[in-house]
Amino acid sequence: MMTDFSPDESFIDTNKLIFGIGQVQQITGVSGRQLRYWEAQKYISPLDQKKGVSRQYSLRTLFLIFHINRFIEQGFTLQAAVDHAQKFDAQIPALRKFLRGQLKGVTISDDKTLLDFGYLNHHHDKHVYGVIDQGGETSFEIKDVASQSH
DNA sequence: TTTCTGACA
DNA sequence: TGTCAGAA
Repeated sequence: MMTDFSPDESFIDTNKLIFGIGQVQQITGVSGRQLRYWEAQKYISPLDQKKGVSRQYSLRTLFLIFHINRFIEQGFTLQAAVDHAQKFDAQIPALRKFLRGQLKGVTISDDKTLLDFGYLNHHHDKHVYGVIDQGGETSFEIKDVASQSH
């Protein structure tokens, strides 16, 4: 067993990952024409740039664009696709916040991976783990904390 | 070469 | 939405 991940480590500042419109087209498959149109319709907004200069998009906007396109391909209208994509986008901060606050570490062993979610409650007598087995199946596991003292 | 804006046989 | 023009 070896803990190869520490939630305290610093990661790449994703806000510094910016993409030109050409890159966004390659990655998302959305045409420049569409990107400019969506922007005109206020559905997306590039990083505040000066007029006439090449547009730059944040990673977050890149994801938003990707998802809007994904929903459109599933048959949704642009407006509906945007609504769904924004709803999805709005969930990301909560997911990150929860994991950042609750995930204590990841332990990888031969047979399975354990996500340490810390104590179940303030009693600190039970520990919660997220489990990923060999087949990729996920589940939770609550283990009693061994209280060998006293 | 890439991107920008405007326009539409 | 695609595509072409003319400019930066």
